[in-house]
Amino acid sequence: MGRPREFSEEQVLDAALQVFWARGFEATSVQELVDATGLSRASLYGAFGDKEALFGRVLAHYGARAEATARELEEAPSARAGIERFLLQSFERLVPRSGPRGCFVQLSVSECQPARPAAAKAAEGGARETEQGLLRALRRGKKAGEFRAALDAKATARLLWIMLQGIASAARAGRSRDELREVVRQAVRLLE
Amino acid sequence: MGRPREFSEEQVLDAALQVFWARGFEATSVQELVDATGLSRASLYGAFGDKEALFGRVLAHYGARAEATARELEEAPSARAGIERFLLQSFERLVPRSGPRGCFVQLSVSECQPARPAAAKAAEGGARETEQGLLRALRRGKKAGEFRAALDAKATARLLWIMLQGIASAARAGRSRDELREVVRQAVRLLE
DNA sequence: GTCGTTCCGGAACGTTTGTTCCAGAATAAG
DNA sequence: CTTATTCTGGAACAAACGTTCCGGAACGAC
Repeated sequence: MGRPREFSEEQVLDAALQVFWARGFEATSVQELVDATGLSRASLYGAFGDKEALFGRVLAHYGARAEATARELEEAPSARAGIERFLLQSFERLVPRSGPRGCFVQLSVSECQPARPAAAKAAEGGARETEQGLLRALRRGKKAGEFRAALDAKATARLLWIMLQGIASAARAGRSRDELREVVRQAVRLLE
Repeated sequence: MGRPREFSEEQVLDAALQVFWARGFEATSVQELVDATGLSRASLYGAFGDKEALFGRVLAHYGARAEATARELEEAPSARAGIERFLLQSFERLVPRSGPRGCFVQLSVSECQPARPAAAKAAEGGARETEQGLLRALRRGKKAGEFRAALDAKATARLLWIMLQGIASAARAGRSRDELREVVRQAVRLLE
């Protein structure tokens, strides 16, 4: 009942993501969000609450995509293939040919860590989960004899995760696709 | 001639660094800078220009410290020892027992990259230089037979640098010292 | 058609922002 | 001492901020 919405929540979140990603939370003004989404101020506030709440929704929206990538880890035929596929997909996500580079969650945590613990908490959870996924895949592969017996699964999972963080940061800083692609190749080699 | 200053530039830059580091450029208000430094608004503007110029000075002030760490690379007796020392000192700088964690330059670039190219440029230069230092040390060590002949110096320098970036990001996100210390240990192992 | 509800565009709110101005205080040079 | 110069504290500025409010418009239920 009542007048129906003229916008799709998902499209609005996508548009808002672009702005927040490019400029950060603090530097983004509500006016920019209005321009990017095409909504009026009243509609934005009515549908999502204030700026910080909208930011939280955008963060979750982005996180869902990242988690989809992580799920590839479980579904591949072999653990090694799953990990390689995950690393490559992460690379494409972090260093796309066009569009904003880096990891939106990493950016948000860096910016909001001390001042806005709410956003930071949500992000940390996602990070832990992805690393746990890597760990499970490594253990699975080790049991199946895909990796050398001496491989320290826990430490390797952490290392790979840290490397992805580094790639994300370097991508944001403007490093070239080719250079970062090389880093991924080296990461894969660590498993041998 | 004229009335002498009642403050030390270095102390002011240190105080401003703490604030900018904790809250980021955009979220830091001039009022907070006034409170943290103890200066009046007029003195701040008179001595450093506007907020962005002060930020640039703070960035340079921090960068000078980071470059001092990188210089350890050249001065050690052996290349391997220099690199290990550099990695350990970087770790202490990125994940101190107390004080703000992470890399201030990384934070600034992440936040300012698309909008304020001036700050970003300066930071990228420093990054390149540090990686070049690592590369020189690796080549030196390779010539001296400290590393295996098959070691790809260029790729390894890049990898180590990316790992430091990852450690910095994880430190900011709240990862524990012990976990990150382990990552450094693994990085050192890569050289074997 | 009528009512109740929801949504839309835009004006308006008070606050906070970065920055500048001004009068007074403090020192070095002549 | 006088003068010129620079620094300091606080008031004052316009602009931009996030948020709220209001009249009108659009739809579902009856």
